[in-house]
Amino acid sequence: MTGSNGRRITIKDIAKAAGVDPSTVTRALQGSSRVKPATRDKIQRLAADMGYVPNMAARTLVRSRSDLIGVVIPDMTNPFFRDLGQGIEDEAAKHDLRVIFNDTRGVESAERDAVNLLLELKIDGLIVPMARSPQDYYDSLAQSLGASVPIVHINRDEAPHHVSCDRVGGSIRVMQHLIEQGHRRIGFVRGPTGPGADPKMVAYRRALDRASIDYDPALIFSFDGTLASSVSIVDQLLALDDTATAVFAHNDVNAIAMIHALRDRGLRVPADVSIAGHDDIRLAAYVDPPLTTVSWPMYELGQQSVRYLYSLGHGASPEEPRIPDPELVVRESTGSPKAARLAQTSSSSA
Amino acid sequence: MTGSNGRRITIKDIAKAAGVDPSTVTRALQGSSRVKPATRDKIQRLAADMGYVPNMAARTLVRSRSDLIGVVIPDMTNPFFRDLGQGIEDEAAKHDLRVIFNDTRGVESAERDAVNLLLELKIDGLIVPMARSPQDYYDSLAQSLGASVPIVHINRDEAPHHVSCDRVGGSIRVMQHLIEQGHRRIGFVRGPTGPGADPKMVAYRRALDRASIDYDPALIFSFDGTLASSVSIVDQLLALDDTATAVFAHNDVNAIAMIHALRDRGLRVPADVSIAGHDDIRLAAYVDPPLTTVSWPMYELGQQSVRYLYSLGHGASPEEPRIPDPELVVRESTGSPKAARLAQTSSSSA
DNA sequence: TCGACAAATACAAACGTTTGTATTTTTGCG
DNA sequence: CGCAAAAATACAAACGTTTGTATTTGTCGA
Repeated sequence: MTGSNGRRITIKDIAKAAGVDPSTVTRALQGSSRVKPATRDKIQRLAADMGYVPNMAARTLVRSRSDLIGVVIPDMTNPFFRDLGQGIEDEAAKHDLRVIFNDTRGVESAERDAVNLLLELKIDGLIVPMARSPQDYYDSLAQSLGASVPIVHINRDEAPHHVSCDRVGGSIRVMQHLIEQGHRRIGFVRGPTGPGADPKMVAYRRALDRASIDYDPALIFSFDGTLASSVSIVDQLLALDDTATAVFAHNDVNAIAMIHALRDRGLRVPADVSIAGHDDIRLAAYVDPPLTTVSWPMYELGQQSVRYLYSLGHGASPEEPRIPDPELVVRESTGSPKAARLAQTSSSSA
Repeated sequence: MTGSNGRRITIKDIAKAAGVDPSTVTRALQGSSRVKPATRDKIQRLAADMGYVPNMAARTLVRSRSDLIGVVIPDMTNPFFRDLGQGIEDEAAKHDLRVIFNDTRGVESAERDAVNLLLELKIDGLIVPMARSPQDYYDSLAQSLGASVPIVHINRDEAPHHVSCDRVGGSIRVMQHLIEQGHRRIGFVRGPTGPGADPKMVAYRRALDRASIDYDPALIFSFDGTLASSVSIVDQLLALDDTATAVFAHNDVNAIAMIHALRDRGLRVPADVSIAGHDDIRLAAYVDPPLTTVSWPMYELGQQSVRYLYSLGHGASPEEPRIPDPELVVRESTGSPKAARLAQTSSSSA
């Protein structure tokens, strides 16, 4: 039984009901030691009974901070970002910060809209994982914002404040793994690239170099994010004269769709073609064949970005965060090309 | 080159720079016809140059609404909710509303935290798809909130305001499909159930009834959301004396993991066991075999929920929303059990 | 040139909270 | 019992916008 007419309960209502000044109510609700325990309890009970919901707008206005941090995520539905979000939330909770996520669906204009909304909400800090917009945009933002809203990027080394993991090492390990298995013709699927060099591409070429394998542009394919494009990549692949015996896919979803398309066309993985993914999504271990892939320390990246933000907001100079390395997860979607040739022989002789 | 010292630019700063009153600035920024076009342009240019970011806290405070709607989502990473979110955003944009999503990760307490945060932000309305918390909670919330923050549930018929689709029909069609193929022993995988009857379970039993097939509790399994549990379900299934020839899985992810486990144990899908999923996630068409599943009209549910919310907030009595029916999508993970027996025979004779 | 009326702008209060300071009440001690 | 110090509470200003009303400026026709 609370005040159920239009207006919402305010601190003043509670003050009136308790016969005290609004300032006392505020302090009681904050648990300040300046108010007598008995009064505090009475007020807190009253607030609960009356269904008081703090007006964050008023609070934010006067304190000029919101205890809110904003996160701009390119694609919420990408399981890849799940652990990131969890890491952010867990660490934020430790600092009494609350988190607002915004999905941009990888659209640059949506990214800016989201950033604007968050800034209008007067967030205390902004975390931007794998931004689409160019760094210039964020730079000018940071400049006009002054130091009031620190911005921490994830995996964008050129940003003034960033938390990053090794984006090349994991992919190099994938390539090395494939090369060790004996593959020489390895395809590479490029994703929709943001600004800057694609670290996977860097890794691809570096690994090839180290193994003294010639780079062949014919083996580079483009994934546009739709699963249909994965299928067409497979068709392009199979149309090649001297095709690849292994492919480093852009991510796990891309890899899964490619495996499907390959099978559809009568090829086996890894017997005929090895496929490696990236991201180590939850399903990766539960598809056929289970995916060889790379897992990134997303949870830690999330955690550290909040820590970094926090120290930035408190004038402390943040220590360089220590982020674990990406890991190569070898499962069954990759194998030796010898197996492929053997299998081919046996199947053709049958 | 904007004001790059700590304080952020306010309307007053712009007013001073333009030599006008703050109220004129507000009106100019709103594009009000009460201000002379020349002044308006000057002010708008000035605002842009100075890097003005509106203070939503102040704005919300005085207008006592935020043009923000909140959405509490059980699991952002579930692709199932992607279209929902898109539908909500698209429709919200039409009404000049902005959307804040909050992921609860299916945790009831997180759901309440999220709702609290949103209410403190003074959202103009709340959309709750597939809530975990009991309706009592939302009822008491609605009561203490008065009419100020309308709450629209998605797929919760017992809620005072809700937008729902048929949650039984699609599953019935799956079951009918399996039965038509000749299956008599059909397994069912129950998910982590919220409050109320599980509509899939209802569909399962009803379809069995209609086909005069006896209900056998031994064919009911429980999926806890982890993929590992999908594997153990398969083991339970295979341990049965008179096992199922088809299984209606809780969702596509569960189905994919089960297919993997079945193959791992030497069985083929659908030759030995048919598996049907639910949700029609993006990957469903791109795994092996492509999944027979049910797709729900998530986008429309999102759209309609915003429309409903909007009319609620404007005193209009919302018309009953028209939501399309769920669709059965037949792909290749289901087939006739005869094929299974044939395959078995041929393989045993080989 | 002077009203009258419209257009453009200025004024001022309000939103709900927080917080520094002032005031009142209580406590403890000589 | 009185007084100082401490504890508890009240007062008042401020945060940045919005918006109804008042005031100033400009325009037009007689």
